Amino acid sequence: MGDHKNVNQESFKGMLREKGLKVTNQRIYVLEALQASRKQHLTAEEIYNKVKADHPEIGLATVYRTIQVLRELHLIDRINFDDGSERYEISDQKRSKGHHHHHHHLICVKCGKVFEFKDDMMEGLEASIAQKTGFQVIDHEVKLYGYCKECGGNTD
Amino acid sequence: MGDHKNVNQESFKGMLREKGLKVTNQRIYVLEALQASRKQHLTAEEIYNKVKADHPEIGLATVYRTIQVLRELHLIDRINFDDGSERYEISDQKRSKGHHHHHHHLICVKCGKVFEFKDDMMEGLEASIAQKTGFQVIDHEVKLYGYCKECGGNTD
DNA sequence: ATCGCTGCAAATGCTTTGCAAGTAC
DNA sequence: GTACTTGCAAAGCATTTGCAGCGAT
Repeated sequence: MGDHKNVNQESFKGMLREKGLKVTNQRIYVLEALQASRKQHLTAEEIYNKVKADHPEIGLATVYRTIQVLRELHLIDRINFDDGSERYEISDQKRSKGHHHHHHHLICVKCGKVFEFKDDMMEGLEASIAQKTGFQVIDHEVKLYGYCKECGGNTD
Repeated sequence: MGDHKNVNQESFKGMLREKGLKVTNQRIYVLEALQASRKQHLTAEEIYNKVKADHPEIGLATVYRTIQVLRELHLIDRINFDDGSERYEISDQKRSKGHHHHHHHLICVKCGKVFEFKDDMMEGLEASIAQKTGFQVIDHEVKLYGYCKECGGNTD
């Protein structure tokens, strides 16, 4: 299977070494599990189970610690859908340094499904905020709640 | 002190009764504590401590249970600033039924202060999403991260 | 050989729940 | 009088941490 858009494993190793961290199988496995499930918003436990399928010796604590590392390297994003666990997904690759370009999440309040929506509109909002308040926005998180096409506005 | 914009206590009592819930002092106290701290994003524990100052007999569990009631009545919103606890604030009164009109939160990544920003721009985004994806948005949550005016773009 | 990393189990911290006594209606 | 509520303590659950052994460099 192609890893067309995924962060090159070699560059991941380089990032680890640059930070003085060691390249371990566990760290590779966790990144791979996340890359294999792009756009799936996995919990730590779900990542743990995916890795464990092939490498039963891994521990949940290691998954949590690896998640921290991947977040520091900006390789994954954390999202919270208020279902009791934090969830993680491979980060969108950004354009200009330091300015992330996330997608939005559309959360259906009826069926619970999560959809993604890519949009540039936030840039206008961020510019307007900078002008009005002097607050310099570098990142954002947008969650939209409503009814997906299938659940279409039914309120029952 | 004026409770100009606060939900009338009488209407709160009415809302409780309509749901078959009882009007208790504890519920009144919790709502009052939140109203007295508008725009302050209190944790359950902070609410508990505020109420306890005047009414030492209240229990933390009751605060948590009352928060659930207030959320069901849409009198408060929950926000999570990733500092380990959920936070709550008096809800913006909405315009059209069922369509909330929240403010956004600007979170300074340096000093941690949280600012509010009111904006109508989301409506355009929501319309655009409905058109493109068929997803009908009824609510949204926007968090913007960056540097506040005081911390002004310093990266150290 | 060093120092970081791992797995396990224990600990933590927020939130929820069971229960008997108390309170609103 | 009958539920619903409360306060307390205990439980629950996701996440973090201490530690001894293991592994990468």
